[in-house]
Amino acid sequence: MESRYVPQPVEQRWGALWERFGLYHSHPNERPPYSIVMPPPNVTGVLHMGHVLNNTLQDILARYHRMRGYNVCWVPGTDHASIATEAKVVARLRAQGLEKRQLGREAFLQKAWEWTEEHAQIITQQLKKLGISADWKRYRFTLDPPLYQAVLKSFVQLYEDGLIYRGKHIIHWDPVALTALSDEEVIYKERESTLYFVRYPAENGDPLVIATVRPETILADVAVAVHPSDERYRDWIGRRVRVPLTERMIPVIADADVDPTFGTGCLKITPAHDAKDYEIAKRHGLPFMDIFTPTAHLNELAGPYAGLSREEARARIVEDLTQAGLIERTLPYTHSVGHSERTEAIVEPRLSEQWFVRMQPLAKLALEAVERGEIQVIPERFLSTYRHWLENIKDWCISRQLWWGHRIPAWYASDGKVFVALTLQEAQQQAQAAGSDPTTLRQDEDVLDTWFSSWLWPLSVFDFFENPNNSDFKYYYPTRVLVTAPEILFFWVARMIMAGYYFAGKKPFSVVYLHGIVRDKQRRKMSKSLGNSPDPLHLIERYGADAVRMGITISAPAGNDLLFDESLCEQGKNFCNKIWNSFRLLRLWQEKAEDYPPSSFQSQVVEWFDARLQYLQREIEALLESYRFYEAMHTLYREVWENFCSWYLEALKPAPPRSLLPKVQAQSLLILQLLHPFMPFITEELWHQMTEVEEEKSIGFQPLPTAPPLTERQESLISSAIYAQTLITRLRGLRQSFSLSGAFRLLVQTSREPFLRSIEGWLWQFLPLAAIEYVYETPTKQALRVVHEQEVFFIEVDFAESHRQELEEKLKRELAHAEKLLHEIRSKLENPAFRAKAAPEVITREEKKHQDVLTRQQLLLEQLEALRKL
RNA sequence: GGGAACUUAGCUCAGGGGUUUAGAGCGCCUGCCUUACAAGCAGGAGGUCGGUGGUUCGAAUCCACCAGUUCCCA
Repeated sequence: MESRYVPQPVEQRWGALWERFGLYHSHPNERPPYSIVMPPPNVTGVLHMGHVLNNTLQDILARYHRMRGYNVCWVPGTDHASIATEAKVVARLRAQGLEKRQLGREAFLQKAWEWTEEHAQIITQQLKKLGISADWKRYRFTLDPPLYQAVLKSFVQLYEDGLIYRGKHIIHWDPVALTALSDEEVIYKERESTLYFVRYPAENGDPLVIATVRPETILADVAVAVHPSDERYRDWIGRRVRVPLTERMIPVIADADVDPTFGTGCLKITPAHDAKDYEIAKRHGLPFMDIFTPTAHLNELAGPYAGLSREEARARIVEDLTQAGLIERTLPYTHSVGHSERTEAIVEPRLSEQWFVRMQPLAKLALEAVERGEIQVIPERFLSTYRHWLENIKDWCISRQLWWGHRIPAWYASDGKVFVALTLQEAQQQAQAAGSDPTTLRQDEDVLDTWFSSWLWPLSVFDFFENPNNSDFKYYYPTRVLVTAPEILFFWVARMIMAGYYFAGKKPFSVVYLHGIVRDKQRRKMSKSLGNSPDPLHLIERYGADAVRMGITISAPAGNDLLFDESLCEQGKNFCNKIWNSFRLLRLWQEKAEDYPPSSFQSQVVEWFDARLQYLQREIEALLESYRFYEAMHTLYREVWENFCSWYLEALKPAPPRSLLPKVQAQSLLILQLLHPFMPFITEELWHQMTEVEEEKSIGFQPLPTAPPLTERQESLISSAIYAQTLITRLRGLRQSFSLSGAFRLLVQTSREPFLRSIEGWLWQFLPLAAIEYVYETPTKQALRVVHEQEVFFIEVDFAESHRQELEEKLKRELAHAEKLLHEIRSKLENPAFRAKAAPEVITREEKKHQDVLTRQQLLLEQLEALRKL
């Protein structure tokens, strides 16, 4: 064995073998299922650290439950990411001098498929390098024919059930991608802007002053509104004002929706370009005037300003208003502005005809499921935002003016009627029946929002829409747990819950586990666009997959964001090396094992370590059952490094006898098993080296039963080992601070000699002892001394005055601590309320503590006294 | 404007009503290439757990307010 762990060949070998043997392919059988659907990464690009975290956590669950006897099925896949991918493909074409519209729909889709294949390949490769145990034979892509069909079927069903409708609303318009967006795809950002106070000339008398941040929309004004109870403007209601820079006269109306505290209390109404104005205009029967083109340039209704962009128009209009003396004043003003999540363009509210999903009935399902506790959300605090969103939900705009995606199954006849059906043929039949001309049908040009396919994912990967009674669906659904980031709680998680209940009548998963967002050191979210995420493949090459997995797991407490730093991978790499070398030592022991009777200390530590492992096994089980990945990884790390390597293996040195080796080997195999979900490659490799079983076997399938609770004897083995270890550490520290070396005699003053004798083995093994002697009085010779719990330990040595003082200082510090503690305990014990109200076991514990600290205080005083006399 | 969280060692973070000096990793200091591992070993320094008040026999831990930071939603 190499003296350093080299991960690359090990990972390559086992990665290939796991795939060749199809180890992680699952079929329904008689064992209990444990299914997970992978949140499908977008095919827009390559994976970043967020995916590494997400998939590592899922893999830990998958591998752990496999060892626990479940039939684990983890379905991987990728998402077509309609708008994001289309934007990428358009950009790539543009770089080649090609325009989407010139190319035409079919040719464009061909390019998008090429893009997809390229990226899906990379993503799959990356996930495999990470060592995840997904069922690759079940890999799905959201545009694959069965999943495409699922989207169409669900659309038709919702339409027939009256939950999908086509309607004219103010929607968020992305003027770069040229499509509608849902509320969730709009990101609000604070922007420094200017509030303009504009004079609207009145028919007679003074002008009316109106504050606006968007003077360019003045041209689309159809009214001015004031609050009905606003005294300042009571007389204005019903009068008319002139739209500045035009000859149009518009009415002043009263509406309770106007905020009288904003600006001057007068609101200009541009119904085609603002959602609130739209509602007010509808109430008052006002006309709509749209002055923008789809690219957010001004159209012919803007007269001389036609052809200008929003920004140019604003500048020109402000200039013209100023020249006309119509600007009363301006104010710097910060407000939040909606940006497109994918293109970052400033979103334009636009009156437009789109397809919507009626959300209230669906939201009710999703809310009730969680309130009933049928679906558990971890960490729980996300429930309140979940609830808040569902209680204030608006209808979901699902149509997108794009080509890449599921095309809306709606056909329009020449008479304007719309027919929703799975196929053209069915639509024609409907048209026939409705008296429309079936030959004139033309399909809706638009595609559906990506999330309209994603929300079906747990259903569609098991072919629910093809055949709701298929055996996979019946066995694997509902899935066990969904592991994802809180940022898509609304986009995706809540909608999957709706879809699960609506279409299948059952929840899609029992648990939602939300992990943190991976950020860089400056707390910025890691993203492709910022380019601040290290390439996972580079990290894996440099540190090894197990190291990267460990690094990310150990920095990810539940639901909290984590600042990623490569030093975490370094820590993982060091840990792998530590594990590797500990097994190298075991190997060495096996190779030159000798037959001799084990010492009583050797037998003792073997039993002690059994107890530790049993405890560890129970702890890991409890931690993983409650999704505490970070704690589980951390516990393993410390147990392996400290107890296994630093104490246990050191205790067995120079080498245990042959008769103990099978036991030691069994213990180390258990360690590998417990580590395996977190670090699959190194554990597989070492397991095979130790057991020499065939390649087809995997540690990942070795049963890991629940360990029994610890016996009293085991508990006491553990606590006396801790006593011995802390004592050894203190004695080593004392010797080092006094620069002592070489063997020494240890004198022990104790009232519990049998206990001390029971741990003597530890002392002999870990300290260079010449002798251990029990004394019943403080030695009169010069000696270093340590008061440890109820005992005093002496190391006889001549020392200088400065050393005497140093020792005295040490003891005084300890005495001060003891006295402070004593004071605290006493004030408790002397408080009658404490005795009356505290739990009996707490009182007992405090009394014991009091006794112990009292003893220690006395011992410290004695030692200080003795030291003074020297 | 509405909601959620965070503030513990130099840095990044665990923990979470009583556990005999509050933990980890990294960093720092001291001594070691001791035959598994220098990607290592052995030791050490470093914290009145953001502030104020309250609940409680008892608060770093629960509650309120304040200050600072972050995220989500409109």
